[in-house]
Amino acid sequence: MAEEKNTQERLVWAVAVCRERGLRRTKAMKELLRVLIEAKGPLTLSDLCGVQSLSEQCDKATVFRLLGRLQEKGVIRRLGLHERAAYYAFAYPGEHFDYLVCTDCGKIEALELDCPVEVLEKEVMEQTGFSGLYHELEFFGSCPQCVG
Amino acid sequence: MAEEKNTQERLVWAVAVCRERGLRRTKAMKELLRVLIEAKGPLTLSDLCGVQSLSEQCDKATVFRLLGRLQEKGVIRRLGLHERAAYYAFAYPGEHFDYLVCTDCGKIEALELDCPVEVLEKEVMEQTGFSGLYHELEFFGSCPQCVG
DNA sequence: GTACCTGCAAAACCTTTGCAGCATC
DNA sequence: GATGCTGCAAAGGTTTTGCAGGTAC
Repeated sequence: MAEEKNTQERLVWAVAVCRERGLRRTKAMKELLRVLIEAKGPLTLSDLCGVQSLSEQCDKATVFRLLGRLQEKGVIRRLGLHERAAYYAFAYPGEHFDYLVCTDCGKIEALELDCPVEVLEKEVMEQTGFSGLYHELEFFGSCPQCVG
Repeated sequence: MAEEKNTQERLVWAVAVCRERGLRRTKAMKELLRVLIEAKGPLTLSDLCGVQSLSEQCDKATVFRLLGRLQEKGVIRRLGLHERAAYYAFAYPGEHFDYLVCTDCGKIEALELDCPVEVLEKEVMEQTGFSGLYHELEFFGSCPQCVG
């Protein structure tokens, strides 16, 4: 229940942000956001198109273009994660995840660490003159199942 | 001079490791390692194939397969860096770089930070049961030139 | 001599775009 | 009604693989 409400809150927030920033409120957009919000971890374009509720709603090209727009408006984040394909994850204000990836089976876990990198961010900005900094941190290794 | 010697030392180390771990000492391998060692930052497969000394030496498919083997033997590292193509960088023991990427012009800088993440690594291993952990940390933002 | 490595070429994948029609505002 | 969004289909890039021949050991 609390879960359910949480999803709803996030969805409302995300749609509102998108509207404010000029996007139209389409069914495909809402469904894509819902899937990303409920996902356990980051998903690829292929993953997303494999979700029936979404593929019934719209085409792959549309999902692709939506991902670009949603990222631009700041409600989702694009991740590298060492794989060939790009991953996308919902980005709620004040939440930041780092990721733990198994290099053998490809499993991805989100870690909500008390991340010491945030302090570094300011330092790097000052030293390099870069602005609007954010970071991506991933740990790679072998998960217990793969080590056997 | 010191630079030169440094390159040489690294090359010798890398070739030795590769030999020990079962790879053959080919010209292509040595040239690829030399290019990666002398590179200022991480390079893509395309970048590498654009280097004349290397493209004269071997085919793109060979570079691709070499990159896989070198990574497997632990002398180079594969990076995501948010781009479509994978990046590769030389990995000398005890050295670790984090990266600063301009999201506007794509410029990549290596940062040799006193990285607080190394401490976290052990913690994550203990909590998750993952083994052989390493990490990748990237900062993204706009460089001074792009902000104008 | 054997096992591994290479070149060439083609296949496989993921991403990106053009254009005509449709939905949202 | 105007503008932005969608579907379909095709193009663009990067990565990956098969196979016959060459090379390191």
